[in-house]
Amino acid sequence: MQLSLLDVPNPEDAARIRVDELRRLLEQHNRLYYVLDSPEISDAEYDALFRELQRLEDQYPGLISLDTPTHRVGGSALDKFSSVTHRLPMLSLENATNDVEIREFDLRVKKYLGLPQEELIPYLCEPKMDGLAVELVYTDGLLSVASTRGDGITGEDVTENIRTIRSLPLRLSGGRIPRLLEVRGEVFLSLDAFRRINSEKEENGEAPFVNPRNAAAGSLRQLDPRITARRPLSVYCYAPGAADGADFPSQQEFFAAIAGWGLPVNPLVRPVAGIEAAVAFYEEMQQQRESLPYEIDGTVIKVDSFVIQRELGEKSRSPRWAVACKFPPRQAVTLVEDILHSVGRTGVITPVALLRPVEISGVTVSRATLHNWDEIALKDIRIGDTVVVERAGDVIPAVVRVLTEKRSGTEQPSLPPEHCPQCGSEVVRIADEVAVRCMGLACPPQFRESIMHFASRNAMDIEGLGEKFIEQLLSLGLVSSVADLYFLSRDDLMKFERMGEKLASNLLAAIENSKQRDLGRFIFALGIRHVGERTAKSLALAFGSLENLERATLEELVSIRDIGATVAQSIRTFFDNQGNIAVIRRMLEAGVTPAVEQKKIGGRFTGKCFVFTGALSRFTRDEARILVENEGGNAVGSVSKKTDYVVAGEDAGSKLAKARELGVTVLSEEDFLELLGREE
DNA sequence: TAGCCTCGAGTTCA
DNA sequence: CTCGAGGCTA
Repeated sequence: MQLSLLDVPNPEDAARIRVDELRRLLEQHNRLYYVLDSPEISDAEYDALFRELQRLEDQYPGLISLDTPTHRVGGSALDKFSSVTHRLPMLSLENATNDVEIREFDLRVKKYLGLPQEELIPYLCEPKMDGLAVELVYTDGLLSVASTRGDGITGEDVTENIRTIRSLPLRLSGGRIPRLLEVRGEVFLSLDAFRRINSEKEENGEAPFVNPRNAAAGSLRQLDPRITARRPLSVYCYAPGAADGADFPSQQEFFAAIAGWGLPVNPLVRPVAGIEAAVAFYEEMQQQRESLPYEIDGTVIKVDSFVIQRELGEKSRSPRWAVACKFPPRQAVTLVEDILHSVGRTGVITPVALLRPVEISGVTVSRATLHNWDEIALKDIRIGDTVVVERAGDVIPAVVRVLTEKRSGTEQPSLPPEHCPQCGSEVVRIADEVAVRCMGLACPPQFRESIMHFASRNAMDIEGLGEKFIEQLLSLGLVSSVADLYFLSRDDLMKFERMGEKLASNLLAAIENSKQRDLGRFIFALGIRHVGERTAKSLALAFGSLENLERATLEELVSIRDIGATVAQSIRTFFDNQGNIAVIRRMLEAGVTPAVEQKKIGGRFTGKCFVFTGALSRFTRDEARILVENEGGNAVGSVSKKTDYVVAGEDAGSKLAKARELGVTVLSEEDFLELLGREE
């Protein structure tokens, strides 16, 4: 830049120019080093530039900006992570575990699109990194928020930690930077980095990480970013989230665009035509697996075109346009030392194999569920058998098969018990059901589990009332039904081991607090057979109060969506039991007020039952159902005496006829909308 | 009546 | 995560 003599250069302006230049240089060399793996300057030269920038920023704090490379490591530790809601949910992928299932995915895609079987769909194949999914938000080209996947809807804000990843640009480079760009990626640790961290840990006498995935997860969840900065994490980006100011026609072009902006993309991604080439990629990666510098647990196949992706859409939890192809899980061989019988909340007795401890991909496994006795018989698992064990989905241990050639003849088959191992009651196997049940009404483990269920997070959410306390409540005989929880005194609690004033107050407060839970949670907490979280919620919605539910007839119950004869009968049986009614009464007397969810109050359709039939033009069937449910009614599939309204579209057939026959009010779509919006 | 899809229930280890 | 079972739909 040429300065005229008339310009009196203000030193801060000069510094600003140099600072901008230094930042650009540092980012550029970072990228050459970490992403392209072809450094153009020495480490010493890089350090010199870095220190010069630091010096200038110290001198002129006004020049410090969000994207400065000297601030990759934020100042101080956090107390906890705040949560971030993803603009678009981060879905998980459906799994295929072999080439047959991969081909089935391809057939499903073509069937859904109405394409002939021989069509070659353009796919994009990627290695599936074994790490953690994150979402990065770039606002006007600046990395503003980074969050973990969490439950797919809401994750944790790990921005400070993500900023320490050197291969990730804090500011996008190149042209046509969108106003908003969300990219999803996988954060991982290279095998090199993993080994280095573990040898350091061992030198310090700390326990090493089990595998690179755990090490990456542990590093990313550090509250102090200075610790994360010492763990050389990496990231590969693979999918778009929301975007404003950018539109990508295909996955392939998305990769090209983000790579152009400096975001790291796995160089092994490959566009292919047709499923056979995708299967070949999967097999190739399996071969290469051991020689890659990082862990992968499979490959991902995506329909390349975003237009076709949108056409295929999503099922509830996963898109139809992608599949995760998992490599066969790593297995181990061990001995079945014993088979135990465990009793669950509903009385179902489950056989559990006690295994000689064995390590599978870094984790020591010592138990595995055998599900039921059909499964045992099918695989012919006996006590003393040598078996192959794997971790299903790399988490839950499962016995795959018996090595019969290792049998000595002394192995003992395991039979379902005739009496409950815990309470001695008779054990029943209901016809056509696989499960074996203890029918004991006062079976201790069943009772213990039902209290655990009652207090659990998704039910009454009584914080602090865990396994240990419940054990003590029971052994001290303080509780003989869940209602007794609401009559506990401070003195009662003080009888517990390791219970101080503070803990007792907290627990009492938590119990008191739980009296306000909404009706759905309360119904769920009761533990009625076949009534889980979801069903409990729709019951609360449909009946609006405990009294209404208690009085509901089988017919009324069956008219609710997703409730059939079995579930209805189970609910009726529960409320016909005088013991159950007495327990509920006692809870209500204690001040438990299962409130109806806010939006249901004053719902116009409370307790009303709708049937939609014919071709609807103003809304889809699903939208209509939501409209009705938001007003406290339900929408069902078939017309019965319980139906209050039938909403008929074009060409309504037998349901309309039946409605007329039963004298049910028939509405047009317009009538329905009017009814919906009328009173107010 | 078969073949989805969704829900419920049980479960592992650190 | 996985299995079984219940409910709905073609």
